[in-house]
Amino acid sequence: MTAQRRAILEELRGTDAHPSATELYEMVRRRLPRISLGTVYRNLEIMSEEGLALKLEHAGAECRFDGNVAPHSHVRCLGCGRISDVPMDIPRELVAGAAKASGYRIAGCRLEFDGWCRKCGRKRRGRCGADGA
Amino acid sequence: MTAQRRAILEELRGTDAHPSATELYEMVRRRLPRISLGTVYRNLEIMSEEGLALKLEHAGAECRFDGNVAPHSHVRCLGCGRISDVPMDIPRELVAGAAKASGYRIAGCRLEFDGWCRKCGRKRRGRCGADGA
DNA sequence: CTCCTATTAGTAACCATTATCATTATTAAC
DNA sequence: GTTAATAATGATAATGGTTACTAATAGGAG
Ligand SMILES: [Mn+2]
Ligand SMILES: [Mn+2]
Ligand SMILES: [Zn+2]
Ligand SMILES: [Zn+2]
Repeated sequence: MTAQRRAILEELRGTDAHPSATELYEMVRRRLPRISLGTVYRNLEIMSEEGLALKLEHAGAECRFDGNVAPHSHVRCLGCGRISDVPMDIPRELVAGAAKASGYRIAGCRLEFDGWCRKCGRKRRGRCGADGA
Repeated sequence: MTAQRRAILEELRGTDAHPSATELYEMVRRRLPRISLGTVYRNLEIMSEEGLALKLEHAGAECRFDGNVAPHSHVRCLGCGRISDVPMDIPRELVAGAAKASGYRIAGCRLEFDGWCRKCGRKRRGRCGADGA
């Protein structure tokens, strides 16, 4: 394992912010100023194949990465873009229902939420007062 | 409503293949050979804002569009990339659970499945015989 | 018809991600 | 430790889906 890969993994494990490749690049650059963005992408790809990291291909946005490889879902804030964990199991019968309804053999599934984080929700209520303070 | 927009919407409503912008462009081009790809993108964007079409920003792939605006989920075949409908409701208590677990006010959610369509599943079983003929 | 505004076709720009490749680091063998 | 084989790196170019720009066109109100 190279110094670059180790640094990327350590930075990834040291945050719960689900950074993008570019953000991780900036983080690692503080330690290894000569690392290149391509190296970050390459190693994130390798580590997500090896199960050391999770590649979050959340719909309609750049990829983000997660050092927490336990299965869990995510919410994205519609205000600030932050992605937070949703520690929640997807009911088995939901997957079974999808298999039955579609005729596919289901191999995996993702549950993605959009919403408003506490900070953005507060700002929003303050601004329009429309949704039951 | 321009001829271009009408043609795009009609083509979209005439298929359940969830075409990409480029695929739709090829379809519409048979009727309006001088239409441009930019026009297709622009009108799909407008129509999805107006609720006439659905923009599917499926994780890690190009956008696809859906003329069926009723809420439903999708499966993507890991073999051929086809996207099929999964007529299924997302249980309310799942959303409530996510709100509680994350602290976000949930505004929407997507359930995406990956799997093997009947055709690709058959080919796959034929090739390796590993998963219960 | 004439003016006005919206829309179009064509093309350039954008930006996240991948590919390429000469150089450099790591590993294994001696 | 030296050497040879192999793998990874940094720098940069290429890719591909999407958006932005702009001059030309279409079409509706008066
Ligand atoms: Mn996470
Ligand atoms: Mn559909
Ligand atoms: Zn927020
Ligand atoms: Zn298939």
